[in-house]
Amino acid sequence: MRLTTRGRYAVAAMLDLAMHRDNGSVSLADISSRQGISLSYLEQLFAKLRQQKLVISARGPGGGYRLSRDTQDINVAEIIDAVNESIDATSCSGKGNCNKGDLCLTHDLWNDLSIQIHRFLHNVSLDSLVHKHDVQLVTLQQNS
Amino acid sequence: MRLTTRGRYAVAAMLDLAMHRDNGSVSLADISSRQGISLSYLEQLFAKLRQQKLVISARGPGGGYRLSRDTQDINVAEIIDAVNESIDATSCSGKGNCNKGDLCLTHDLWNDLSIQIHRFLHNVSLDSLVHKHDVQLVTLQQNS
DNA sequence: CAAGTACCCTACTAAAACAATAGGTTATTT
DNA sequence: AAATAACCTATTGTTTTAGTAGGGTACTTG
Repeated sequence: MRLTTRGRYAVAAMLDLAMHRDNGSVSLADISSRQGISLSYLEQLFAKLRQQKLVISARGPGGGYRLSRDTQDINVAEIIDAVNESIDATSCSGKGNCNKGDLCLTHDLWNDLSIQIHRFLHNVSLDSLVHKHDVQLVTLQQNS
Repeated sequence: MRLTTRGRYAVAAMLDLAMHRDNGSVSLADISSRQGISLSYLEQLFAKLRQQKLVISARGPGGGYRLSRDTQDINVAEIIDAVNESIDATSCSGKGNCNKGDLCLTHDLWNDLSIQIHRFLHNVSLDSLVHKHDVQLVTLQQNS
């Protein structure tokens, strides 16, 4: 599990998709202007999101992308995983033989931690993020 | 909150320190050979860990580093934070004015998520990782 | 059917972060 | 005095991140 700006961009883009899903398909050009991410970079990210079947594409005028599932059924962990190469981080390539057992236990510990973080993010759905957004909007309007 | 191999190295090194704390100070050379991390890279990491007062250094022969607090009182979040520049990831530099409110709400949402992850890792102490290690050691010995 | 739209794909480039190397100085112990 | 190990700075190579360029293909609509 890697956690960088790349995953943040992907989550932001998916969130944008979720918030504008009433309008049908959303074009990358729209997301690009709204979220301030370059179009081509978005294309690269969405190629992966599409491979992982998180989004469905539609070509031609009026086309774009839409979520493949309900917002409740898409979680942050799978979005981040989709856009990151999940490289094996151990120097022994998971063989468990790098330093007389001692180092490999450290590997296992990190692996455990990684699994825990993953499990945590797995429980955060797009839906819950959208709702949080709605609450903030209401608060904004109340204060203005 | 960034999550890369850099943080993993730092956690592994701190864990090494925790496991060998009976012997007094631990030299970076020892950690380097045990954990397979280059000495100079360790020096860079420990410069930051020292700045954040997570470790205490001792020079000269027999010197090295030791934890500044009990293993129960050091958590994974602060280790990772110590070695990573926590750069502001928003394009509006936190001013909250980048796209008529809409984009900034997305920022806030990611920020929330980041805080949640941070809170989660804050609850994982070095002590708990050491204990997990001990359990694995016992299991290893029982199986051999 | 022609024009425009927007996905789709590959290659390349610039910048940042990661990781390691090199070459010292300073404090401490023996 | 000599050895040890932290401390410090600069430099280098590699990988990842992010963006650019330039095309192609499928689809809709006038």
